[in-house]
Amino acid sequence: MIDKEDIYKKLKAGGHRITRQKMAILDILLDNTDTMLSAGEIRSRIPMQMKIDDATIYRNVQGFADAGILESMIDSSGLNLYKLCDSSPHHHLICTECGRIINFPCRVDFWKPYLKENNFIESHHVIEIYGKCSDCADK
Amino acid sequence: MIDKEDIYKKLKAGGHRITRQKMAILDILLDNTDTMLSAGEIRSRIPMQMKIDDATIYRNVQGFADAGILESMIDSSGLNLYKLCDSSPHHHLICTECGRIINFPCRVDFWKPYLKENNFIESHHVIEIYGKCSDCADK
DNA sequence: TTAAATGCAAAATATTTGCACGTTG
DNA sequence: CAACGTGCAAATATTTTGCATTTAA
Repeated sequence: MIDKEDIYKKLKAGGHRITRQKMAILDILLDNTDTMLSAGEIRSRIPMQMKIDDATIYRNVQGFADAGILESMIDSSGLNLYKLCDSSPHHHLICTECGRIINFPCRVDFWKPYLKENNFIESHHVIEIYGKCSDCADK
Repeated sequence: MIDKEDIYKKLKAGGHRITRQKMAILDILLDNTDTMLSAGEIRSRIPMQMKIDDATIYRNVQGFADAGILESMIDSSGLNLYKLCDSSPHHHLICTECGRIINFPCRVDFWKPYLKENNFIESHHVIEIYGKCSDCADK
């Protein structure tokens, strides 16, 4: 789905250098495109021979977000979570058991009337539905 | 709109004792029903002759949330924010300039089809629209 | 009076920053 | 080689916790 070379291209376009550390973090994100990971979860997935400093992880996920290659959210305990961007605008069904993320398309018209009614100028929105995915509901 | 005695009643029903500290925090929340406040913002609004420990503020807002008298969210920088509950299910237009919150009614049918499609069992949802309110847009 | 609440101090957690050194382009 | 990135250590910031003392009911 998501092309590694595309990502590298976007990063270079944004003035980023491709380092061993960034490649490792990207590999982890590419392996987890349907879950959002915290900095700590990224760290724990780094091959143990390879050491990457926490500060480097934090700096890089922020850099990636600035470059527009990943989306972020904050979970209910205040942790920052990240995953690679998809191309089309969408929202998330988030499984509270296994963390799986299922996308569904964005439908902006739902709240548009309320924007007009209140003369409110939207900059962005957050729509997340929490619950159990089919796999976890079965158990 | 929101009745103080109702709140006290709910708190007592939940086994809470009414203390000087809780009353002060509730007064602040009652004065700010259209903004969400962080623990720090609550602290800064406490009359200066009255000292309330940070730990007490944190314990109380959590207790209030457990008792169902306030709703909470986490802002984009990871801070916990709180405001007294309204009665009817709704979502928020959140002004990023002044912090004002405008409610608009919940319409669940928008994402229902995607729940069915994915056999997803919803427990709760978060819908927030960010931007500028009419007052702040004028400036 | 007694269970719950508070203040204080210390701990836990997540994230950020300064700086010297290493590495990429 | 020059700019950017990294590791390390220390600093922030928010929130949580243990415990002795106070207080509401």
